[in-house]
Amino acid sequence: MGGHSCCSKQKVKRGLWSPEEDEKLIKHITNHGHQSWSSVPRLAGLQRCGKSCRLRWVNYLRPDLKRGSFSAEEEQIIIDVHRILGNRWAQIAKHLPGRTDNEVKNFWNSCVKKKLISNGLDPKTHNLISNSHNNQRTSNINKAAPENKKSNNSIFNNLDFQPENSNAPLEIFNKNFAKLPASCTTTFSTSGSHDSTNFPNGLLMIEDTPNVYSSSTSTILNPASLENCMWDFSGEPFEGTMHEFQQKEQEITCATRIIDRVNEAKGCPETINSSFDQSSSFDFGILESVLTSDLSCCDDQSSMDYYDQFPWNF
DNA sequence: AAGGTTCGCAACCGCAAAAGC
DNA sequence: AGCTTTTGCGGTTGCGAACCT
Repeated sequence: MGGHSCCSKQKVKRGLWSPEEDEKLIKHITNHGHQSWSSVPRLAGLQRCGKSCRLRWVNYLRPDLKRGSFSAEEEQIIIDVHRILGNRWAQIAKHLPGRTDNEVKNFWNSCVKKKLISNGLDPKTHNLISNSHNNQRTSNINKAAPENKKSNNSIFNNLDFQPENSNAPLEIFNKNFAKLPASCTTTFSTSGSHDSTNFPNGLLMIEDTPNVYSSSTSTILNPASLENCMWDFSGEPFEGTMHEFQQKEQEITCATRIIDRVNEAKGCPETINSSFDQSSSFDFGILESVLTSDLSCCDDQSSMDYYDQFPWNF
C-alpha cells in the first residue's frame, strides 16, 4: 500500500531526490522537453514516477524559479490575492513570477497565517476575529430576500454596508461605498502616477494601468452573460458562475462608486477629496489591494448600464 | 550534551478536470 | 458517448534542522 496509483506496476524510488537524479531530469528535459510526464522517467533513466518527476521539475528544478525568502512586497501580494481568491495557491502563485504554488502554500502555512492570527485576523476571511459575528450578519443579509435584489440591483444603490475595521462615521461609507461580491473585483492602479495630495492616503485612482501591482497582476472579470455568467479572470476562465460565487459567501468587499469616481477623477479630483476627508481613519489600503479590475469597460454611460445589469446579490 | 519540541520545506496523496482514444 | 490516461491542484505528511529545556 501507499504506492503511487499512477505507477503501481513499476518499482519507483520515493523521498528526496539525489543530485544525480536531478541532473538526469534536468538533462532530459532541457534536451527533449516533456511531451508526456509519464514517459519522462523511462526516457530519462529514472526510477521515479512521472508525477514525481513533474513535481520535482515544477517546484524545484525549473530554471526560472526564484529561490530564497519572500520579500515584503511578495508577502503583501500573497495576502491581498488570498483575500480575494482564498486557498487557490496556483492562482496566487501566478501573481508572483518565479514562485510556485507549493512555495506560496508553504509560506502561507508557516508564516503568513500566523502573522495574521497574531494580528487578530482570521486567515480565512481576513476579517478581524472579534468581528466574525458581523460577517455572519452580512452573510445572512445576502441570503435573505433575493427577490428584493432585482429591484435594487445596482452595485451603487446598496447602502447596507458597514466597513470592517473602521472608525470612520458610517454615513461616509454609505455615501461612498457599495458592497461587491468578492469575485467582483475591479482593477485600480494606485495613486502613484497622480498628485497623491489630492487623495486620501491609500485611495485608489482609477487609471490607465489596469494593475493593482506594478508587476504582473492583471485581473478582471467580465461577466459574459447574466445567467450562469462565467467570469474571466486574468485572461483565463474563472471556475465558477455568479451563482456559485454567491453561494460561497466569501468575504464581502467594498468598492468605491466606480463610475462616479472615474468621472470625478477625470474632471474634478476635489470632489473625491471632499467626500473622503472625514474618513482618514479608514484603511484605504485594504481597498487598494482588494479591488482589482479592468475599468476600460467603465468609462462611459454604457458601461454603467453594463454593471447595472448584473444580478448583484446583496 | 542530550532529549524533546517546533519549524520549514520537499514530497506525497487523493481527487477532479482535461485530454486522448 | 464512455472509458482510460494524464495533468494539475490543494491538503497533508514526513523528515531534517533549528531551537528549547
